[in-house]
Amino acid sequence: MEYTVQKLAGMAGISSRTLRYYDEIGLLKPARINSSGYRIYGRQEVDRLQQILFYRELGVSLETIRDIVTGPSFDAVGALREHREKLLTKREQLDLLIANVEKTIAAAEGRINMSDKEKFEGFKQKLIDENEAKYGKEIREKYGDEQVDRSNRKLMGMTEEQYARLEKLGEDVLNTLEEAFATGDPAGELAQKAAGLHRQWLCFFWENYSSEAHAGVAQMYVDDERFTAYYDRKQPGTAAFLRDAVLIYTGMADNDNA
Amino acid sequence: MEYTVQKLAGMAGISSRTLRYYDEIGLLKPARINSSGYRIYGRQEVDRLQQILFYRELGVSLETIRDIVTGPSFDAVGALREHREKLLTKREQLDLLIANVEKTIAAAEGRINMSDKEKFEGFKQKLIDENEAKYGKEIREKYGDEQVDRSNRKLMGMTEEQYARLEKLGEDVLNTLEEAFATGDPAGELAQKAAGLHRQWLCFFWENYSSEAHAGVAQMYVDDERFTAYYDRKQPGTAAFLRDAVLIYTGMADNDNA
DNA sequence: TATAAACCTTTACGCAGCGTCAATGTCAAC
DNA sequence: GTTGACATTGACGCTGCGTAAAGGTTTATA
Repeated sequence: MEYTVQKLAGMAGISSRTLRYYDEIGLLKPARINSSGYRIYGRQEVDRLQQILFYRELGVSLETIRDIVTGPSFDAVGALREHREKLLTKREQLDLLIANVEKTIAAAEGRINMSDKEKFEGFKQKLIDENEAKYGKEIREKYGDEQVDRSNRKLMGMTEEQYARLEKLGEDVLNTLEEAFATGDPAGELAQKAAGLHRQWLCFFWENYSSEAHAGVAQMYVDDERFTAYYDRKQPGTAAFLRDAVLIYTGMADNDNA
Repeated sequence: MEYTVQKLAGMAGISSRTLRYYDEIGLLKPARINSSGYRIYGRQEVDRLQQILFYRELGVSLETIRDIVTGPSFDAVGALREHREKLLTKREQLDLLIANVEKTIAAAEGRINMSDKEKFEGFKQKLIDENEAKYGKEIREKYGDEQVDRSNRKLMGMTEEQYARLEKLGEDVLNTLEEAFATGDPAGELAQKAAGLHRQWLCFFWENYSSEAHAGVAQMYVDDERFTAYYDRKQPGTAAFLRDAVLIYTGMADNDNA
């Protein structure tokens, strides 16, 4: 009924180092220490180790386990419920990761020859990548993960031709915007044309367009300095100008046509 | 076009410490170091950081990322596929954890009075726990997760009376087996009785019995030293004897009745 | 121009949960 | 008495940085 470290470790399927560590952190102390300094464990310790290992199996941290097993009145179920929430969150994140990895693999697998096609895929991926790295969190917070993922999927599913059109459209938006900015009138013809092109550009990412969302994005271009920096590259104020144009375009400006 | 640590960090949404760390481990070295010893990053480094952060988002280890981004000919897709496998394994484990935690919570919630009932639930849980801790991986590999989970669920759903019967049956198996072992004849009446009892015992865990599975388990008792140790406690060779008896019982012995 | 504020640098400990030496002591067996 | 299997404490290592500490540089302001 008395066990040395190695015997107990063998029984429990753990290492003696683990037992010493548990002793060190005060999670499981031996019943006594014999004259030679050996750790001697008894029945109670075996039982307790069972408990510890059980919670450990559940992924509970050793500190929490200590709270559970040392305090008999400790709310073990509450701790477990909390732990469950953590695990669920973890799983969600993991699912996202897996989806992203698979998306990346799928994108990369689609290449046949390693030249243009690869570069093209690389570009698409890079675009997504950059978006994710730069704006990922904020956009996901604002528009939800599903939206963003759908958007990325749609992008990845594009053909080279579609992608070329997307790029051209992006340039058109910038060019038209530049011209329009010179006029100074967000309600003018050029500005509205820019807003329209911007709408088309967005539709490459969105599955269904809504003027509210469009206006929201335009506002974000002003609110988020990184977007602002992008649109203001050539002329400071361009982002705000685009927002104003879009607000009018979508009929959501509060000064005139409601 | 040139950035100090803090500027680059700000752009990328990471800390300057992270950049210094990446420099330290050779993952991302600055383009140059100015006369004051400041790290100066250029366009290439920005691009590379984008890549690095992209893979980091996917949960790839920094070491693997280094292999990917430093070696242009490195099999990034292969690495990703490997990574995906790891993630999937992780998710499986996580699912298991969650299931177990939920099971535990459910079991604990069912308790009204903290005495016998609790102890009883504890015993059941302990049984599952021990099984999982000792044989979990191997059994899950051999029989699949669903099987095991179903088995555990069935166990958790048992009433106290059923549980008592299960325990008694387990003892009966061991006792009968001991007597039978003394006869030395696995085809004998006692041995076949033990095999039958063992079948009944198994049916406490399985939803549908098959002789093939029964024979498989018996074989496992011999193959897996931990099971062997359990059955051979009193008499070495008992596990093998039980297997022979079961093979005959299930009609799967290759010497006589096919 | 002096000084403060805001940068930058290197060095190094800390985190979780042990694995893995290293150096040394103890016990049972031959 | 020696070997070998056990035990002990102590300390470093792993990942990916966070977080001081102790100091030098650049920039802004009084």
